[in-house]
Amino acid sequence: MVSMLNRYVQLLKDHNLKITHQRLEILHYLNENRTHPTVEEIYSNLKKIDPSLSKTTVYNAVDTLQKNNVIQSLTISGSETRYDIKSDLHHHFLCTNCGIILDIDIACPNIKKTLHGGHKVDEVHGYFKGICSSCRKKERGST
Amino acid sequence: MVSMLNRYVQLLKDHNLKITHQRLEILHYLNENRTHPTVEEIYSNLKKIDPSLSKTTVYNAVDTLQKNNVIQSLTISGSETRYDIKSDLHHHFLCTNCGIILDIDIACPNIKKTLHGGHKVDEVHGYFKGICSSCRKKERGST
DNA sequence: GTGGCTGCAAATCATTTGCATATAC
DNA sequence: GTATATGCAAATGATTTGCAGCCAC
Repeated sequence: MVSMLNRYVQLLKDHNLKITHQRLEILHYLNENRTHPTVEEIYSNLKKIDPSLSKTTVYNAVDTLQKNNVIQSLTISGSETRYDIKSDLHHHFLCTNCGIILDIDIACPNIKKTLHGGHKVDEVHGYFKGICSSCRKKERGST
Repeated sequence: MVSMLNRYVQLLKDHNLKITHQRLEILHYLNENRTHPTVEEIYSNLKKIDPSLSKTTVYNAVDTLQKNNVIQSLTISGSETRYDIKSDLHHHFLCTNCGIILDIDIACPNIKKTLHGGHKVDEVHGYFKGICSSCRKKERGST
């Protein structure tokens, strides 16, 4: 637990960011909850253990963390931005039945840093949508 | 022009959708403007030629058209949903400098209809973000 | 004729902004 | 001590909802 805390402190220091309780809480929450939560979810859960937390602070913090590549954002489900502590390249799958978002590790050898046409690529987001294996099993069972 | 109109009429008939002026106007607009417009853009432009058009109708129409796979939606730029008449597989590139969204044709041989883990894939969205060639040229010129 | 579609106004939801206070360094 | 972060309330912007009238079939 303390070692975890030290990891987050180091992570912030590495990016020249100030160490605040709120940022540490958010990093800890994202690390423990790999469910790609929204700001609302992060806020309402952390509010329980830190009643003075403001939603604005959550917005500010995730924005800063994202700009510094400590966390990444997802817009797979449209209406809300979601956050993910993993910053290395991976993709996401949204189950259109139950709404779960899963990490997908697929490499695409055709993706280059410079696309045909000379466009320089900084970020790649792969969003897959369909029915997750768990929902498929349930469908089979009930029909 | 008339043949175009017939194409849209047929497209709607194929999906058992009622033929309304508004839907035809929106399909025509999306076909002529491959800029991945927002609802606001579609609305404000069509309002010029059809002053009685309502923004709610644009929301309703794009929603219906999308659910019937006549058009597709994009959430690459975060805050707003954008629409694209092309429904065949292609991906998108967002220039984080000028905001333009370009169509990208890249195939990834590793993408399967069923992912590792048994998740069934219905849609694949590839979003690339970076600097487009046009902006890169300008950067070089000015520095 | 009737069920789905349109258009308007009001409501909702995610996010942003302005600003005073608090805190990290 | 100072620049930056936090927290509150109000504002904004995209989208949804409720409902009456209209139109395609």
